[in-house]
Amino acid sequence: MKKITVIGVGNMATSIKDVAREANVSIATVSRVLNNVDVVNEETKKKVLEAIEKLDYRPNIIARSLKTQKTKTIGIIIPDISNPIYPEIVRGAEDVSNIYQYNIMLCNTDLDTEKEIEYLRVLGEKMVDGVIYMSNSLEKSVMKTISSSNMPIVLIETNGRETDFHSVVIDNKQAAVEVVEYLINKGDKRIAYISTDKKAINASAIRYKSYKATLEKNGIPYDEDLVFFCKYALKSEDGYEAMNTILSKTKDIDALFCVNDEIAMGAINAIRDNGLRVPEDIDVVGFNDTHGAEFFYPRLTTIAQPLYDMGSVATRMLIKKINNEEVETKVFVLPYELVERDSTK
Amino acid sequence: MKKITVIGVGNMATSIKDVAREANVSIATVSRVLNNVDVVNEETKKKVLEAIEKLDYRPNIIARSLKTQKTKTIGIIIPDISNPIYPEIVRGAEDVSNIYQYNIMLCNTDLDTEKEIEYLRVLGEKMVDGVIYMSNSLEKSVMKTISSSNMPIVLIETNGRETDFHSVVIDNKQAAVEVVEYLINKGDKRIAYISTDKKAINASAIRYKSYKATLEKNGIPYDEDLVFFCKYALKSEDGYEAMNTILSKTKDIDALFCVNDEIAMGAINAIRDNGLRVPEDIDVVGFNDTHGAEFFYPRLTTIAQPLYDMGSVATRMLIKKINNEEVETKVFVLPYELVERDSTK
DNA sequence: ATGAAAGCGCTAACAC
DNA sequence: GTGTTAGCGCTTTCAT
Repeated sequence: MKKITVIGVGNMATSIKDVAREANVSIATVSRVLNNVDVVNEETKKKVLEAIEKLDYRPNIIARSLKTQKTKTIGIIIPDISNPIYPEIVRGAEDVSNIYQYNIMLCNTDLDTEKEIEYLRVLGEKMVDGVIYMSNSLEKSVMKTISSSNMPIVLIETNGRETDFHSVVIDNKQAAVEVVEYLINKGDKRIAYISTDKKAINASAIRYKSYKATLEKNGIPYDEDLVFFCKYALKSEDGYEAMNTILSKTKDIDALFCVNDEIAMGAINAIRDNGLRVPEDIDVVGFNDTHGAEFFYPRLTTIAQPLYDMGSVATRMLIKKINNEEVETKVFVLPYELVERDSTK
Repeated sequence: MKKITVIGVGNMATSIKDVAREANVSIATVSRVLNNVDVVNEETKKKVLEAIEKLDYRPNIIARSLKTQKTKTIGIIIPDISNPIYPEIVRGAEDVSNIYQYNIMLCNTDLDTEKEIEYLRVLGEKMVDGVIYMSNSLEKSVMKTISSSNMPIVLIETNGRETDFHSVVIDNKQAAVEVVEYLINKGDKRIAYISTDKKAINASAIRYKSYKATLEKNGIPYDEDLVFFCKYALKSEDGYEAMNTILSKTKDIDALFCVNDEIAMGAINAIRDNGLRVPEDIDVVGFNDTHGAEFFYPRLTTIAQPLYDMGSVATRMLIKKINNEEVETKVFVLPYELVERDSTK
């Protein structure tokens, strides 16, 4: 006995069925013209297109996703969009996502590992096609979650013990060498350094090591009193306090290298409040060249990271991975640039 | 004749079927414990939970969405995340989304109406449960798309001719009054103004009108030479050029009110390059209190908008709408604050 | 070239 | 309290 399907007339959005009925074809045919697959008779195609137009039909991507196992969306996990280095990265990511018809799902973690894992899980449940991940360093538990999730992923400026993942970075080691030698060439010898948490295995740690090595390479003794590790190093206040601490130990300082621009700005304020001048007494170099850096007074000398490109390149890599294309380089190294402004003499 | 379903053993992620088999129950029962509906025998529940645990099962939200017509994601349409006022708003939106188990899909439009409409459509196809929309002003074509999409929506700082939509704003009119009278109280009479496109029906236009009215109310003649409308007014360069234009017409200026902080910073640089001082010669007030405003030299006097709150309040309203709860206020007005710093004397 | 029908993974109405 | 089953809107074999 044949089953009769009663076609509902609810107030739902128009579906492929409606189009099929309107065009007097089967839903399969509608699907074919929708996806431009197989050969469809020109006449039929025209009918379908007209029906689509008439009904203002738009396919339901959720339904499609369930079938195809692809959602055309990628997740992007970052510490905090209101930290000025991320918006540019995200914008780069969104722009190329857009080119390939992807949308992005934004996730702020505040560097909380639990949140990172939870987001990874949710993104998996929502079947994103891939994820871009940024954090301080890649925790073991996070790595495990990523691996078992089977999602394509690419890391941005996020280092872990192992490097099983594709990633995009800048050469932090060389950047630090360049800054320190730039300072040394100015005649600076007592070069202070303000960094983030010492234990993390991240860009900041790499710079610190490089700072130390470059000092030694140039015959300048490393002085612990000149170095301070902030717990977070996100806000200028952290830099302010850090520099005050350093200055309370010694005022014999020629230069200061900071892990980021916010820290540099705070530190410069501390230097001023201690009656010293930038750059006359102390040269200061930041990192990132975030917004603000060129508006600060004095305008900040800093390392400019290609933030937008980091986002766009990472996304291109990710989309290749999603499409099972070969991604040549495991670690994509982008160029940085030392931007000289007024905080160094 | 009974149809025998052969259970596949592909490498797909584990599904509700796998759990059902493992726990020796029907998929309906698994669904019940998953969603905590109906009454399930404690024993059975335990079995199911164990199976879920054992298989590390996570429900496929896409499948669920297809059935429930809810995706637990909301779209957020903004001009450009790399413009410093948006990250905070987005963060506010994400934080409350998160509380209610929503994720956000971020869309940058660069104020391009076509892009806005396209995003609205895609968000519809992807069945987001609602959208937060920010733009310069609400175009008719956009309004139409929103209306016909049937998606719950709330606007942030986006005014249109009609106000059919829920929105959150600050009292731009009163803010402009406050700034202008603050300046007048300092003895300033020749008060310049740099704004965005004159034709748009937006916050900026409201401030401009209010600026003009307040001047007149206080018996100060409005002088066209003191006003400049930027095409975009996004970057400090725009402010730099705008101020140069004004200064080329007259140098008899006591104060300057700018549509945003970036413009103010650029304008201040132009003032300096014209041999004048801020605030000694010209008082300058910005708008938004974006990052950088307090780092600029001189530190900027400006109107602080509660950006984070705008995002979070809008999202709360949106989620209420999604849940068909009554949303008392159509237009939610948030408080602003005049922050006095060093760019005014 | 086109249609019928299975099925993606889930929820919910209905039956027992 | 639990199972069976229809169906969400689409893609995709398999027939014809």
